[in-house]
Amino acid sequence: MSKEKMKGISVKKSEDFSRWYTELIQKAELADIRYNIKGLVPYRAWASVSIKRMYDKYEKCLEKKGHLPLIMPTLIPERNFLLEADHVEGFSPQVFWVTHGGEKKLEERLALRPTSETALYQMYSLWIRSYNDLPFKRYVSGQVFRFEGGDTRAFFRAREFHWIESHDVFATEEEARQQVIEDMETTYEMLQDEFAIPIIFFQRPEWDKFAGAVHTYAADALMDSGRVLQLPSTHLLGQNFSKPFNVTFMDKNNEEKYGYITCYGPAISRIYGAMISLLGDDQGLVLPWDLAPIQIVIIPIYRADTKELVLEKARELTHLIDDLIDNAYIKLDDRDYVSPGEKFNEWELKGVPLRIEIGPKDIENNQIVAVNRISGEKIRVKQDELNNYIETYSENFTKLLKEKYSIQFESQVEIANTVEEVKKIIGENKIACTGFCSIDLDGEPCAEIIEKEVKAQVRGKRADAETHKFEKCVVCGNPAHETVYVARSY
RNA sequence: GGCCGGAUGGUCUAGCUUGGUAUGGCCCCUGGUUUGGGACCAGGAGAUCCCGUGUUCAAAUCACGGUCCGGCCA
Repeated sequence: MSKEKMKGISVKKSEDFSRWYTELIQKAELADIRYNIKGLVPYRAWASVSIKRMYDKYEKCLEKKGHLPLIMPTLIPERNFLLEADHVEGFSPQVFWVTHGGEKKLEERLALRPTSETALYQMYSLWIRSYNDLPFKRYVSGQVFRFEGGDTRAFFRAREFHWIESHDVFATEEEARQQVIEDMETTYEMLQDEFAIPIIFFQRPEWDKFAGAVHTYAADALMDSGRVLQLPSTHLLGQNFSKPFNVTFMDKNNEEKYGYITCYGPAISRIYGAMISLLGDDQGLVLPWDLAPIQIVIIPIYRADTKELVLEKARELTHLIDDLIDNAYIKLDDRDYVSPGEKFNEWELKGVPLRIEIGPKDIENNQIVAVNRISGEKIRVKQDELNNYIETYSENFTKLLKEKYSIQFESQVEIANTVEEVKKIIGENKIACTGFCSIDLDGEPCAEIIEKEVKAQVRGKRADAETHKFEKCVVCGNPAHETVYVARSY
């Protein structure tokens, strides 16, 4: 094997992650960054199939929990946009504006939606009339546009990205709070159980919440580098939007009330980026069983004199598996102009979970060779045990992947009592747990000091139960009202 | 915002100082031989050398302006 001829990834993931990621995207044909608008990226077939499956799983999960789909316009008139002050302030710098129709300048600028609150809620105001319409739970799947400055990177940070946003209206604040908890559960079900990404939820500090929200709860993925990556967030909007958009309902006493709103925004494209970064290895892509475009690839191995025999047997095998197994797409790679070695490498690069090899020796012994994408282990399986083998393999594959990458949150965390200790812990690629004066706006100066001294962010306080308690704020020394986590993020 | 680099077939790249027919690998295509971990031989295709202006008999190369990309600093 000569290095120069490698079609595979030429660097180790552990040695140069950034280059590894770029090569993975190019060589596994996931996306093409040559599109000539910065930050807008065509996703190629191999990634698009997985992303569609992720959407599918997510949408089914949301529907099971009482959400119905909507399809909404991509453009939002500027005047809708101006209705909620914090929201405007937060999003204005990031909006792409449509200013012309043909050569004619528009009377009013139209925003390419950066998120859909201001498009949806004026309609909600018309659709919701009484308490009988509540709870009102809807979701929109589609893309949004945000004019991000600085670096863009395929899947992770783009100026157009693909997501689902659900927007729910309730009669009481308590129900809205319950919805936020449901959204967090949904995130665990999807990201951890289906996509094998370990996460933890934080309540974000006031200075870091969604523009217009009362509270923001955001999932941080725990990457093996010790850094965290922000993934889906769910927001308690309270009545911040229902008032300006007049989302009201008649209650049982014939009184008009403002609804309590929540919104939840899993960015599927970003989750895909996190997933392939986390699960991939030096060979290339590794995908959960259900998300791989092809689950099983069959590679015939022959010489000139055995070609017909092997190919016939391989075709037979392909049909057999196709008939017996219903949770898998199977491909027979019968290209005769590519050597087996190259096929092995190619399908590993593309992350096909199970490879089956069949050659003359196997036919003689009534067996096949099965190769595990996670471990690389090769084992021989008798033909009459094949059905069982594949069934077990497919059931265990994602589970094994999850176990391999599961990171116990507590094992990543160390306690810090001084800023120096925070610095040391971050330097060791861990997450620091420490006392903090406040996660309201009055705590922001302390967070800025952390950011500057440690070059890491106060991610917030745990959304679930907290067991650690501190006397003093690690920065200012005032009484610690909160226990927060400090981490470096991507 | 400041400073510094860079831009050449699909991709990576040589050439630029000292102006004169643009180099090579990979990918791709054709024919043949191959096939249990990245095969080989022969042939082929593919480039407004980022854009504009200037200097010149002659510009990828020199000068000036612009665009885009990357890096470092604030």
